[in-house]
Amino acid sequence: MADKKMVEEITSMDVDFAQWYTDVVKKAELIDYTSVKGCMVIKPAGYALWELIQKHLDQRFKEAGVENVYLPMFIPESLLQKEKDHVEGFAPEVAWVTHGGLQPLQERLCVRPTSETLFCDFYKNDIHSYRDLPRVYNQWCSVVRWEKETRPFLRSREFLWQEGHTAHATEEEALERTIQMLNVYADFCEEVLAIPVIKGQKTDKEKFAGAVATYTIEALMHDGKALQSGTSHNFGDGFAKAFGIQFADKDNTLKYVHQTSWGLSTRIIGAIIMVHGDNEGLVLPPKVAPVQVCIVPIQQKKEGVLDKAYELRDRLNCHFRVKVDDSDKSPGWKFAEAEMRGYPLRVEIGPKDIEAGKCVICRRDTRQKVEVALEELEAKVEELLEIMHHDMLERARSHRDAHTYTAANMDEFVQIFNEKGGFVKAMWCGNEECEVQIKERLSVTSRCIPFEQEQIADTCVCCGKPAKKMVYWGRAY
RNA sequence: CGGCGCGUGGCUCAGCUUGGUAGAGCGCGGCGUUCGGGACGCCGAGGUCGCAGGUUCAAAUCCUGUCGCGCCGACCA
Repeated sequence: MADKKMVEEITSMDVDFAQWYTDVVKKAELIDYTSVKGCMVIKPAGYALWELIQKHLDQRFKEAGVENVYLPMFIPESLLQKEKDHVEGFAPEVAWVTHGGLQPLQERLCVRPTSETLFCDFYKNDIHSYRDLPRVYNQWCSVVRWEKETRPFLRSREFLWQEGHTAHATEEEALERTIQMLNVYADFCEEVLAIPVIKGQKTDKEKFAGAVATYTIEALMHDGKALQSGTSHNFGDGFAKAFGIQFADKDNTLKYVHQTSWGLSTRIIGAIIMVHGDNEGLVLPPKVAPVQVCIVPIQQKKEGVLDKAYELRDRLNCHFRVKVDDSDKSPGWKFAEAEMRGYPLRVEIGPKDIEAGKCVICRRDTRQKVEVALEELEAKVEELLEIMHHDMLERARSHRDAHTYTAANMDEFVQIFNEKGGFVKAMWCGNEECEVQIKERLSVTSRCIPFEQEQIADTCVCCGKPAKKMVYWGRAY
């Protein structure tokens, strides 16, 4: 009966991965749907996760010299129009404000889908001299893109993110910053979220509208699909010329600034779910888990049990995020609940333990239980959280490596995507036509041209002409 | 924007074919017994059946329209 019920709660990954994802998102109480399609309520469990992601990432930004600002959410249509590629890229999915109260507006306002144009408009007046450079600003905000197809975290019409926008005196400095921030994202993903990523450059077809070059970190989900998990763009002086952002350099000549932008969104929560989750529910990386240790009292009405549970909580509270589940539910219910919500460690404490001066700790990722003497609790919790992070990262890395293939020709390429999915490393001639063909035939896209290149073959996997680069290919979210 | 599906207590749904007193399970509140992997008993609260028209003595049910949500495709973080 118990087992049957659990099976009904969360659809198995192997049966229907999309349904599993939706079930986990709902059962772990990360979000709720609302009456507006593609707009979600991020509930306490989900928002606490985002806050911890923000905290860790923002700290890394500060160490990289980033300052936070806030710009408006409205962009006048004329401003959006200034950079041609940019407006063509975003126009199909912007939401427009046409009225203020009952009065039609003279010029309609778009709700920001991204803020390049606003930053440019601001920098135009803010930057006059080389002494004003560089500008390394970031904002935490929400943006709106009127997507047709929506999914919680992965593709919503409004989503939370941070967008960094920088302006530099030289091309070299801008490029350096682009790569620096990409590395911040990659390190953050591995060191904090336990998600291994591939770093590389987007092809021209896949790059950001208006960018000279887009760099990306790509992660592989449990179902073998890829997720672009963060991007960093080098704009060169394209936006500067479109917006007229000039400064007087040391030699007293007017020069255009070179710009970058980089972003990471709540989509990364989707990555956490799909990289680490299992059939019991969410598995949260210890460093961003809103609850790292959940204490479950057994026979909590017996004298002294709850007191002991609170005492352990108070001890652990100094170093970890802890909660006691002192609800009226049965222990079994609490175990399942803690697993669904992805709490990294669960401490079980009952009369037998108290008498023996110990407790039981259960790891979420492996569900292994160990008995621990109460006096060693803090040390053991710290050790287990550390090990869990390490193991989760290694498990995700092995999964990714085991689902990364090489294809020397189109037959191999097609066979892998028909039978397995995952990442495929294959050579590319550099021609967009080949990307289009591959996409039409297999709905596979180029994920990135990785920084770490290998020579898989001499010819393009698609057309057979001489190859220029090795590319990671995959089906993507 | 195309395809599919769905709107009935908080949730999941039954009821609709063949019109006639609005149901179940879970959840929720109270009391009691339980407690080491989703416990159980008793009592109780809770619904303008998405919305608008129409047909009818009578509509959750039939007809027309409309709005919304979910999933799958084309486009995107």
